[in-house]
Amino acid sequence: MKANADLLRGALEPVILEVIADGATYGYEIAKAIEKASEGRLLAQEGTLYPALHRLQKQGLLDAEWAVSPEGRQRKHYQLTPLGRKQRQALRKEWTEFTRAVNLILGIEHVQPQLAW
Amino acid sequence: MKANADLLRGALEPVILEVIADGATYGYEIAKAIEKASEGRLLAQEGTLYPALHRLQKQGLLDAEWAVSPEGRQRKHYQLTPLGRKQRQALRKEWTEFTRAVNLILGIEHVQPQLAW
DNA sequence: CTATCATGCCTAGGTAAGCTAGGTATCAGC
DNA sequence: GCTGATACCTAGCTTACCTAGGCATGATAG
Repeated sequence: MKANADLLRGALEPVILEVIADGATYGYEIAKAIEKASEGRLLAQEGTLYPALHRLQKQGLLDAEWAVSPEGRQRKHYQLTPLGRKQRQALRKEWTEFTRAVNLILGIEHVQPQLAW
Repeated sequence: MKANADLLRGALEPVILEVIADGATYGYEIAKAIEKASEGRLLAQEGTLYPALHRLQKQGLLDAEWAVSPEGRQRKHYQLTPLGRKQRQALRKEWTEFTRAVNLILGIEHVQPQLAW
């Protein structure tokens, strides 16, 4: 998975915003959600994910709130701010356009994004 | 184009190998080829491109050779080594699989790469 | 003749971000 | 008691894009 590090840089933030929009709320769950939603192909290391969440919060894209799980564990729950929802759309668009440009060069056909939200 | 910096990181090397395979040989031409092949959407800054070419050469993916243009200018011509050709295919594959994984999360349909080479 | 622009190469330093490798703590199950 | 899963965190390493400069020549406009 190491070779994916450079690739991940452009994709991590849209991916995080997406899984949170889809219902994942706290760090550990977000990591699992990314793994599951990508069918095991994407792995956000803790040392990557937690700083990224703090970054997004600092940028005003996420709100955070501590809560206790039924088992008594501390969890920090995140949710999208209005700005975060806007940014989610913006990053989706940027991702789509960028990959289209690269696919153009690589000679790979591109698809339209599904309007699935 | 600044926002693309993180995205570019995972894509620059496959893109460079691709345009060289498609006939671009020296730095300035490679830069223009990337711009043209992406229909103006991708821009590899000189401060990004030249170090990348040196990196690829150091990795044994490119061979370089100085030559003089018809106008008398010095040009450094690059070509893929056998290893570079292998890596081109490997990076194409990696790019395709990675974007597939991200698209899975973002809910974007993916396509099969065309066998266009 | 002389600017200016395109061509053509280069790199030092700033910055950002993923990863490694650690740390801390609780709960469940054996 | 021990191990593994859960749950959070960060310091430091490393890599690589970008900014902003540098140098040089040829072509073109004025």
